[in-house]
Parts: sequence; structure tokens; C-alpha cells
Amino acid sequence: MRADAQRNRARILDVARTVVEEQGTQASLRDIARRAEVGMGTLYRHFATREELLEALLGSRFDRLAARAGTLEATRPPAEALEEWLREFAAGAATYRGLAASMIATLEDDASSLHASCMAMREAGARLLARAQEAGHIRPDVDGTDLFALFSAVASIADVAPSIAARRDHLFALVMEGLVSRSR
Amino acid sequence: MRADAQRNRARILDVARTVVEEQGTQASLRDIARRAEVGMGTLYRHFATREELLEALLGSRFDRLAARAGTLEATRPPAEALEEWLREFAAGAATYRGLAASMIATLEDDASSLHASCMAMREAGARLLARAQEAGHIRPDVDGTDLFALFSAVASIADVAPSIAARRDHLFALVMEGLVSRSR
DNA sequence: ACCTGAACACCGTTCAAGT
DNA sequence: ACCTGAACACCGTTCAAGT
Repeated sequence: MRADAQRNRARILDVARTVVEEQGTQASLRDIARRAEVGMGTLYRHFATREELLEALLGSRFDRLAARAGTLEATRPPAEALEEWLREFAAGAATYRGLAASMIATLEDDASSLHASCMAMREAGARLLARAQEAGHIRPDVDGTDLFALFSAVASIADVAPSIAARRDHLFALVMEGLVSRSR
Repeated sequence: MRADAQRNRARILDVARTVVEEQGTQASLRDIARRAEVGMGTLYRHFATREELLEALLGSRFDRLAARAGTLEATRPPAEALEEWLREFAAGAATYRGLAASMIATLEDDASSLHASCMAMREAGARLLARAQEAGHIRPDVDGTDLFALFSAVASIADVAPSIAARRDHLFALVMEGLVSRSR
């Protein structure tokens, strides 16, 4: 990559981080280009879609969270590992406004650049879920998609309604309760 | 109201119903005006905000659901009344794509034309919740806002991801499980 | 009193023209 | 190779001009 291209790419990512922090994952791409002092075409050349930009911004976080599931699986009892992972997942989903919604969109759209890293992360969580189910802690009629859907749903609504954001943890706890086996 | 104004209003509402059915609550207002064969100014004269239009489209549904809570309270045992009402609430939230999200937005925005009717409906649900709590069926640490947040969250995510829409009922059931008292 | 549609300020996306 | 910025097709919202 040419040196000026490299510089532009870095500038765009830098500015994008700030703008997404301010406006959420639906931030204006035009605004990002403007503030990076770069033509629209340059932004599109480096990131052909909004999802490519988000992947560059967030992909490593998803990878880290996927790896984290492996660590927790090796070091903690099943129920505790799952709960801790979900706590970290929820915290990650709150990184940027709209992120939970972007992750949900990824479910349907396997052309999305966020698809692969999100799926890997979901699958890592699903393994912790399966382990907790084998240990009898979690209802057997729940799968990884249910888990992801419920936690993402609560995260995405909290993004949109600040008054609900205040009770995020409580809502996560209530959802968690619903997944726990009745007879232990 | 002048006769032509009355006709225009009716036309707009008619077309809006169709377009919102097609595109969801975020439907293009321009498109509605176009298809109603009416100037943009006319649409704005009759419905100053998108929420006013939605209220005209949906207000009576909310009122009906609020009234339904009273009926259920009078005719069914507490737990059953709450569950049935939530079932109907969830079905209503699925009327239009984006409706659950619009209702959630209403929480923060008390200037919204949907605010009053939504709040009345939520309060009706909250009364059923309180009754089920007094009967010991539902955890005491849940309030009407929790109830609304959780069910709306699941409804709104199902709007966005068809693959999740298929398991709506299952997700509602899981959430419901989380609200039920452990010791009965 | 009410209606129309152009005007304005924004998008996202594409692409001819430049270096 | 890469960049620029105008062009295009859309928005929502407002408002002068018409009837």
C-alpha cells in the first residue's frame, strides 16, 4: 500500500472511532470523511461498506471475547464461566451506541464484514452455554441463538432508551433467571 | 374542517396504513404524500410529526389493549390474566415492523404523540403485573418498566431479524420464566 | 382555510477527472 | 495507485405563492 494511502486509512480509522463514539454505529460516513479531511471516494476505497469500517474498528474486540470464552472454560466452573462471559459480552455491546443492533443485523446478513467475527464470538459463547447445560445449570431448551438474541435485545434497547440503560444489569439478571434450570 | 381537508386526511391515513405495512414505522413520509397524491405541506398540516401519524394509525389499538387489561383482571386469575395480556401485547407489537422500537422511543419522549396512549397501555399492564405479584406468582423485584422493556426488546429484535422472528414465542416464554417467582 | 411544490440542508453511493 | 469532489437519487422539513 502506498504511503499516502496508509496514512489516509489510519486517519479515517482514528476519526471514525471518535465519530462512532459520538453518534453510534449509524454515524454519518460523510461526516467521518469530512473530519478526516479525505474525499468520499477515499473513504469508500478503504472501506467499501459501513460494516467493513466497523469490522476494522471492532473485529479485534470480538476476537478477544471469543478467546476469553476459552480461558473461562478452562479456569471456571460451568455456570460461573457462562455468567462472567455474558457480563463481558454485555459490557462489550455497550461500547458504542447501536453496536448491539449492528451485531443483530449481522445474523441475517452473511455478506456483512462483521459476520465472521461476530459468528465466531457467538459460537464461543454457545460452547459455554452447552457446558453449563451439561452441568444441569441451564435449561436444555435454550440454544446459542436464543442466548445471543436475548442479551443483544436488552443491550440494543438500552442503547435507545437511557432510562432503561440505568437498569441494564437488572434486566440482564432477569433474563438470566429465565435460562436457569428449575430443578437443580 | 373543510370537506377537501377531510378527504385529504382520510386519504393520507389510508395510504399511510399501506405504506407502513410495507416499510414499517420508519416509512418514507415523502412516499406516503406521493402515493396519497398530496403535497408534502398537506401531510405536515394534518400530521405535524411522524408520531402524530402513527398515533392516528395505532392509538385505538393501544386504548383497546389497555381496556383489555381491565377485562382480564375481572375475569381471570392473576397469573393467567398477565400471561394472556402479554401474549396480546406481543401480538400487537408485531402489527408493523418497527412498532416496538417506536413504542420504546416513546418512553423517553413525552412530547411524542404516542406517549399518552402508550403510557396508559403500559400502566394497564403494570396493574396486571402488580396483581400477579400480590398473588406470589411473579418476583417482587420487577416493575412495569422492566416488563415493558423486556417484551418490547424481544419484539423489536424480531422485527429486525426474521431468523429470530421464528422463535419469538420461545423467547417470550424464556423471558416470562425469568419473571416467575422461584418459591410458589 | 387549505393546498402545492420548490427550496434547503442533509444523507449514501458512484464515477469522471486529476495526480 | 490513489485521491478528489461533483453528480445523482434519495430523505425530512419549511415556506412563499397560489386558490
